[in-house]
Amino acid sequence: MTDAPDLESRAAPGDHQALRLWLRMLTCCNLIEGEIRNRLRSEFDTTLPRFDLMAQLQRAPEGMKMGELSRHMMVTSGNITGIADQLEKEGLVVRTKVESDRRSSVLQLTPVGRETFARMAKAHESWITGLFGDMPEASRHALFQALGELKHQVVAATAD
Amino acid sequence: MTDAPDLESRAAPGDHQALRLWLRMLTCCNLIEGEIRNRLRSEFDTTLPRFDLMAQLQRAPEGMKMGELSRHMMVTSGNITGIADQLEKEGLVVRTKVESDRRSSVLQLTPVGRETFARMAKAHESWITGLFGDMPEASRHALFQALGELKHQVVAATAD
DNA sequence: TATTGTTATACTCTATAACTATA
DNA sequence: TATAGTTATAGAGTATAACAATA
Repeated sequence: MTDAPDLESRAAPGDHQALRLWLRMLTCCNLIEGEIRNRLRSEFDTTLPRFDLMAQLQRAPEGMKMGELSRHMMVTSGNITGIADQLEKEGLVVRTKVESDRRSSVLQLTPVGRETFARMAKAHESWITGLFGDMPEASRHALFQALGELKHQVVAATAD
Repeated sequence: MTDAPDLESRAAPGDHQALRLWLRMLTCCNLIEGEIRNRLRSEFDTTLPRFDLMAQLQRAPEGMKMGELSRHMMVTSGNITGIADQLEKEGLVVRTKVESDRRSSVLQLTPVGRETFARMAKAHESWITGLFGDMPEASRHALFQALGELKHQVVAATAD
């Protein structure tokens, strides 16, 4: 496994455990993310950011403002505008002006958008289950817990 | 934590554990990777793929062929050519023709490249240690083990 | 003045495909 | 024919910065 032909092979014998851990994590994430991107493309002709945006909206039946989406998806608002434009052109989302603040608009899934997202989300979940599902429950639980601690730390360490 | 303003907020109440696990893992990875990219840029004016390529070469004092680098870094050979061109222009790596197969060339770090990489790798390791280091040793170990299982599975599941 | 969202633009990263020179 | 590497190109994904409308 140490000589596996992938990014983890970047680790050198003397490297510390934290570094090996990070390389393994990065390799795992890149493999899974690439697979998800490929399948979203080939089966639904869409991209991960578009899927993510629709997933955010699905949780918010009352809709979300562009700025909220920008913060949640951690990308700049110009990019949200671009993704929203595409999805709106395809009839999957709709913009509505906010009365109380006429600079803002709220984005919502259309009925077609909801139906489309439901199909994608079902497939997406089955892909993830297929990739993670054979891990023993105890391992998945341990992973979830450890990642929770890690996320906490990283957020704290990068909050400058 | 469930309402943290990040990608993990994509998870809906009814989502299965595997999906929540994946979203948490993706969020962690993206946070860390973004931080590493920013610091490589601001402190060393370089990028993650360039750093990765140099890291591969540092492990191989005898050098590596372009095709080997392509396989290990899991990108197409055209991209390796591009990164190698940049690094060669800066005097960090050098191409050498292989006598036994004149189609091939071998890439090696130059002395300057080795020295430069050593500085970057030291900083990089301290960043990673800073981000992961406060986790209890037991959690890091659990994470490393669980990711090993996961990687195994994902490689098997995506090897079509 | 500050904020929301848009527009314009540029850069990184990656893939595909046509090409060359060997094998 | 097949392979190693190069070149050209296109597209995703992202950031920065200038801008208009509104607060």
